[in-house]
Amino acid sequence: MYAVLTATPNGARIDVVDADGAAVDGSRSMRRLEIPAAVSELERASRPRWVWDSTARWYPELLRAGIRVDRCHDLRLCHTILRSSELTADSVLARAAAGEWDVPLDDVQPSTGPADSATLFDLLAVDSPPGEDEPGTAVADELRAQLAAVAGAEAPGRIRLLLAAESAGALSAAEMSFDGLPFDAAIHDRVLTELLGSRPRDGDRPERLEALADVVRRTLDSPDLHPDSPAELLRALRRAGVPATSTRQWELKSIDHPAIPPLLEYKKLSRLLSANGWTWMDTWIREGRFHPEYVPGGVVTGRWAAKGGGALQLPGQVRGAVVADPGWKLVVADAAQLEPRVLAALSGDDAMASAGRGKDLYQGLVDRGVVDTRASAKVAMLGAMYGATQGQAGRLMPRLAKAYPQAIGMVENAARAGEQGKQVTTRLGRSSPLPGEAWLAAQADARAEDAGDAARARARSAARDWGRFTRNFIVQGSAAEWALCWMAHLRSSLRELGGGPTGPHLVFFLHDEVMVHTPEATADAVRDAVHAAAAAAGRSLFGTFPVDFPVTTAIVDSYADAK
DNA sequence: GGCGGAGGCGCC
DNA sequence: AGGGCGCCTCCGCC
Repeated sequence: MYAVLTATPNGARIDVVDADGAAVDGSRSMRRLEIPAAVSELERASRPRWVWDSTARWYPELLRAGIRVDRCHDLRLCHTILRSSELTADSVLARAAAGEWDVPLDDVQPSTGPADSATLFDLLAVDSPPGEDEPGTAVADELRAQLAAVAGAEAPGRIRLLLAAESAGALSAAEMSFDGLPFDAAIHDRVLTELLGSRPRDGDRPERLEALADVVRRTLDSPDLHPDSPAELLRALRRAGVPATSTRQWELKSIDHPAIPPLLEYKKLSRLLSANGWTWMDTWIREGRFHPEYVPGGVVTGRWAAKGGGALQLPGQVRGAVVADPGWKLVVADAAQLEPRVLAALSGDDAMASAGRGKDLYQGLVDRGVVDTRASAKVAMLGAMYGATQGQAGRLMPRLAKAYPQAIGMVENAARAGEQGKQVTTRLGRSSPLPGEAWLAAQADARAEDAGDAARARARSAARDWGRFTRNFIVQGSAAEWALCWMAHLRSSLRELGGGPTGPHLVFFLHDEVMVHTPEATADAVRDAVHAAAAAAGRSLFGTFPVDFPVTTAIVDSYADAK
């Protein structure tokens, strides 16, 4: 049963509809202040699947009112999937001209947290057009169009699962933004002070950083050097006889010169200061919680993005400040070698799947004599999925292709499709975008009769670039689907364990890693749920295909202790 | 002054 | 030596 929630000029309207999108019984309208109570009541009574234009627009306000829902259908996120999926390419929805549902929801984006004065419902009330349409029509129409697109798909079960997983992810994202990641500012301040020196007045360099800058200036004999300027720094290095062509870490690392060690140290600490220093802490940490905004579907492959505070790039140096509340624990879980396992299952490669069964997949490649060391196995596998052509990874490709022709053949096919400008599709039905105008123009130029060598080279290079993208897309995108299913299964187990702000709840998600903040008493149960959810995700995507998705779990007080 | 690309680097 | 991101500073441009 669906409960369709639509904004109206004075509040909202809820229409209850059946699985085909047909109205079941009378709808109800309410003023905006009455919305949370109405949602709560219907949720308790019948656990409907909430249908709304966007989880990011509706759910934060409900969370602030203390309401959590079980299931939803996020029309905007699902629309994006259905518009470009090869599985629904023939649907009315996919063939229609671009409309309001194709616009990303960037405006009227409420920030999380209790401090906001203007509520979402105020904004919605102002935004809602007086409308010649019946309230609710546009949202209900879109739902019907989406259900029709799914029903007419080649593999409706897959795309239906994808839409459910994407929508469940949107609920988790809003909940995690609202609940926040437990973060101890005092610990972070200690770490910063230890590494950088005590906190300076605004704009000044902390003393340790300034001291390092001085060492660099002295060693390079450039007393006025501003080390944050790449151009200035490169000139100074070359003047001192350092044969660098850029100021990148990986290039400088291999150069033997007394200025290099302090310079690398300076760059590392300078990065910490600018990305996760005191300013970052003041901006993003509130009452012991880090509240980033997760963006489900923010990456074309289906991975999440995040904005605000760089949540998905939290560096190792900072993770020690992520600590459980007293009497609580963090359950940190990581899916081991997720992408190669997904590739093995995607391609039905029994040999590769069996290499990872019951143990580390990379070690499995060594044990089977495919490569010599675990490090080589990892480089080779990543190279296969990213499209490496050179270096160690490139050299290992033939051995990998010989041992695992199905898996490697699958990524090769995806690359060929991309090079020809075709779409590729993940396990559950998310399809890659088509290349843009510039790409098509470059290919057309190269086919012209008077095409020069340069034009042909440009086109070939662009084609290969796009092929590497589509090659990676099927793996990264299918892995993202696995992770969404993992999180969705886990979320529902946590709800059964009393999940929510006072019980175990998700606080972090990073592509193949989740973190749950839980009262100590339920920590073991949470760990079991994490493992069970991983197994369930594997079955959801790949049925009975015999591939393992092992997860490593750690029950810790600090994120830094998880690895 | 604001804007946006480039250089650089953090995460997977 | 190869995919996906976000975000910081610098720097050239309007």
